[in-house]
Amino acid sequence: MENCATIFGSSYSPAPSNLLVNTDAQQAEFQDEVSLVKGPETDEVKSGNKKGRNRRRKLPRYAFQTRSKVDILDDGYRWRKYGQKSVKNNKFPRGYYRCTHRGCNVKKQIQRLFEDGDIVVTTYEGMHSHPIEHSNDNFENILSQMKIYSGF
DNA sequence: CGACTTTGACCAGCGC
DNA sequence: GCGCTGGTCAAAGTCG
Repeated sequence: MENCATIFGSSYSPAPSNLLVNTDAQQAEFQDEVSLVKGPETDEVKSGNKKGRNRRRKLPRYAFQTRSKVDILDDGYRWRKYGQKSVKNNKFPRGYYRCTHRGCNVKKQIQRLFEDGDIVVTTYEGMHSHPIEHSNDNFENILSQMKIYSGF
């Protein structure tokens, strides 16, 4: 196990013992306004009837920093990639993933820090409302703690 | 054959 | 008003 993560989120309290020991990358550039609007599916807001692309979501987002060589962190859920973009501040492309579970609209973004290619920033959006498919000790633990933090 | 990835295009929000 | 940027869709391709 060589994954060390740091949680950034809405109400970030001191971390418990068995979780998150990251010392290398303490400065994340995540100043995201975490709006705690608890909406299970706030995606029915289609202002433009083109293709339903504009889903104004107000879901809370939680950013992890993970020290890992690989981008794809198997946290026990099944993710399907639905997009990839190059962002301006970062020379690495950012990947967009979505949970493939039926009715689960949880999304996540995978992005590397442009300073440290080893550091992967994982931004979760929304909360899973279903059990984990593959039991993975480490990340299951992290996600559990994440739910505690966010109050869900 | 089904599930997933890739990739370009499209769209809305925001700043200038 | 215009252009840039981020986020999403969908068709085609790939893999197990």
